[in-house]
Amino acid sequence: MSENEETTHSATRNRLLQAALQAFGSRDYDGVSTREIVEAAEANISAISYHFGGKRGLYLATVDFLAEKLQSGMNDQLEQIRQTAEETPPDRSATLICDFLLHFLEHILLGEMGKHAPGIIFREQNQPTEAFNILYEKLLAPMHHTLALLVARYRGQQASDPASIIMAHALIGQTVIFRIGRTMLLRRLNLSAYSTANIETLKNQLRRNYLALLNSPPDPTETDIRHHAE
Amino acid sequence: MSENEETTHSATRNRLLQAALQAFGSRDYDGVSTREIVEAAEANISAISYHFGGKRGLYLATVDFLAEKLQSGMNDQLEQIRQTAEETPPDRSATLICDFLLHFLEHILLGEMGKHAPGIIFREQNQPTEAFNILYEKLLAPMHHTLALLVARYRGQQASDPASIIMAHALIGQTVIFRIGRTMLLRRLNLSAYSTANIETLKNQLRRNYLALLNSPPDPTETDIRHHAE
DNA sequence: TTGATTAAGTCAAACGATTGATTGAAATTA
DNA sequence: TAATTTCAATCAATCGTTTGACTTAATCAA
Repeated sequence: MSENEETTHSATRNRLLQAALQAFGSRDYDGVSTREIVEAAEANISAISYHFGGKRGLYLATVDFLAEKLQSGMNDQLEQIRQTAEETPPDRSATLICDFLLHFLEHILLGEMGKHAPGIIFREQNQPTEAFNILYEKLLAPMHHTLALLVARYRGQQASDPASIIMAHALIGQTVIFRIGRTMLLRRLNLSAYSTANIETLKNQLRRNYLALLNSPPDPTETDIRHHAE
Repeated sequence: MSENEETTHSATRNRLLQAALQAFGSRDYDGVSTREIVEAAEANISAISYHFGGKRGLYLATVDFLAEKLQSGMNDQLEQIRQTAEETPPDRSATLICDFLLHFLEHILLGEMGKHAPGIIFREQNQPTEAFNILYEKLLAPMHHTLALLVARYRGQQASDPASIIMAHALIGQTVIFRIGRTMLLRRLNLSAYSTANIETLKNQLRRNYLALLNSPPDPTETDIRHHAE
């Protein structure tokens, strides 16, 4: 009762989700075979149909599993940030934004999240399926909203102002590109992998980039993607 | 003689490449069937083995086809930029960078390139295969190098300085995130697609972002990812 | 010009292998 | 006993590839 649905189910079900997360995280839906998953999960093939109704059901459950896993670790942080932002002067929002994004960067570069999530998230962005809704509601939207809130607070705009939303998007992009474009950047730098020293350098550089963006003057012509800002 | 190899081959071969580009651009390697490709290309199944040795060969040829196609349109532009940069004072490099990136943005948002290339490029970044080398050599590296050159020139650094490379990467990331994360941003803005007005707004915002990043002070501690800058 | 020869390209048909899914019995648990 | 879960075996469908005959076009000797 203290646990949610997933954990009260059979152990086989959890092993399938773990194995599926690993598989779908590194390869595409069609590139993953059900037999490969059940082998990694030490389960029988029919377990997929039994527990999830089929391969498609397993994929959706896996995305939900991933979203739930990441959400639990991030929502507390986001909530805390929103509270802190309300209690401190607006100009401190920049620090909150930087700290959150740099923490996020570490997660996608080094953490467990960085292994599986990016592949799935990008694939769903590029060719959205039902699974994108799950990712958006549980992961992308909360993060995006909180960031836009802080941006608006710091820059004296409305959180619903598209300018704030675009800026939040730009800040996120500035961050995730070092995970998404990792292969390209590493090759440019003649590195085979990020070292901890590399990541420190990146964080320093990114912090300056964040502040440069946040402190840049808003559009004087008040261009608005949907309506005019109030 | 005036044409290169590709065009002198059979028409079937070209139709296969076109169909394969469309297919591999929107779906994953394993998600695309050879029969689907030959159907779109109005060719026989055995044509793939005949012309490319197999599905894998067709994929590699398709990536090369894509790279070649985009390279031709970009290399001239890059070369022109490098020349212009040498003839004008360093502080004008910022304008060159902005113009190039904004032109690039339009291409990936509206142009033919935006349809197929992003999916293939990201996939090869996330799970590199032999095809990544083709993309890197013909597309990513030239663009990255030129941008780093201009950045270094504008900021008074060496083009080989990792700080310049990282800044170039950040600028590219700032741009492509509006294509990669399109689905998320559009949902946040309650839009179904970018309009030309939207894109103008984006370009205005991005130009300010570029300049903010380019004008931001370099790292005072001279942190260097590989060695110390001279 | 003619007819034979050769090579290039295309075609329908079939190959074995693998795919996701299903079956009904067996095992496990309540 | 009854419900849940796991299992080996098998299903039809699709996968990438191969085969050998067929068509087309170019080449060359007569």
